Amino acid sequence: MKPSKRPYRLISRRSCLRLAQLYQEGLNEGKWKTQLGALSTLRVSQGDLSLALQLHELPDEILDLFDDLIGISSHTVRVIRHTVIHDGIKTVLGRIRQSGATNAKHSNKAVLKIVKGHALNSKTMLRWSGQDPVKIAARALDLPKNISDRYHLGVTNGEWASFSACAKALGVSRRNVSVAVSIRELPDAVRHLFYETDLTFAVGKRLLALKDELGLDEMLVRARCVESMFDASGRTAANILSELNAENIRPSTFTRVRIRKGRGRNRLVIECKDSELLWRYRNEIEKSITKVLKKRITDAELVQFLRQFGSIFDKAHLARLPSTFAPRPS
DNA sequence: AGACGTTGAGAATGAGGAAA
DNA sequence: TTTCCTCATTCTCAACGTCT
Repeated sequence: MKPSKRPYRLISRRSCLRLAQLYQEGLNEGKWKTQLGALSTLRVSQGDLSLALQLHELPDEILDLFDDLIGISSHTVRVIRHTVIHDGIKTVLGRIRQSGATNAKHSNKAVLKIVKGHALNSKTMLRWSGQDPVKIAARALDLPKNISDRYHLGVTNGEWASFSACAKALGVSRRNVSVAVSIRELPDAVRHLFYETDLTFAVGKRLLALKDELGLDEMLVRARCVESMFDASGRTAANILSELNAENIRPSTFTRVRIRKGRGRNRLVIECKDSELLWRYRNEIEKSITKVLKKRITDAELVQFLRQFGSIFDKAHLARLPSTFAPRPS
């Protein structure tokens, strides 16, 4: 450990390391022979001095986590000792290894979280995100997922141990960090209904409100019945939200849907009872119609293209084209 | 005497709800 | 989005009891 260059006044007189040093010096110089004899000089309670002297008994794997050994207080030693006694040293060391915390130095608070197993959550969330830490750190902090990943990365790296500290460091509002983490913790079945870029704060907040209102189980039941953005192109976040919200139409309104010709060659008219509802799905409907048209146009254009440039290419090569590309008999 | 555990008061800090 | 407020948690400091 490198010696501290801080002014003495910035070193808490509760510092276990400092207390242990002073106590040992006093012992060596014959100033006192017992802990009680040192209390008035060191200005600490007997309990704190006792804990301070136990600092060196903590395993190196734990001590190595601290960014600043001088900052370790009796409270910190006490919590660690209590956790080790309660959960077992094997469990605690296992948590440290699993959290991946050994690669970095951490604040007192962060170490307590790691020792108590609270930091494992961040490690898990980070693994689930499946992203390279370098990429996470480089991404713009716009989408909830990006902010959540960055938060968990910071917790794992020991950069911060709270939403507030993370928010301050990243220049993001504290509330956004907290909401982003909550959104990221929504079940996959719900999150995966949306393209990543469509799961914005606005959408995520409505999902969180829905989860509070319905409960997780009901939300999952509904999510299973909803088509995702991947299932059908053109679906909007608003469509999915309204379906999760069970703003369904009555079967009777749905029975009569007709498409007929409008005025001129360029118009089709869709008739139904609840046009407002169908209007919300215009994006999905348009995409579906475009898909149908595109298939026909692509076939025709490709055939024309092949005919036009057929002489340039080897005719045998053209003959090997799949039959689907063959012009339909007219 | 010393180690260890428990409890409690009060300050500091963090999180989340509500309103502007 | 920001600010204010409340509640919960963490931390410091102190006191006390039990056991060896």
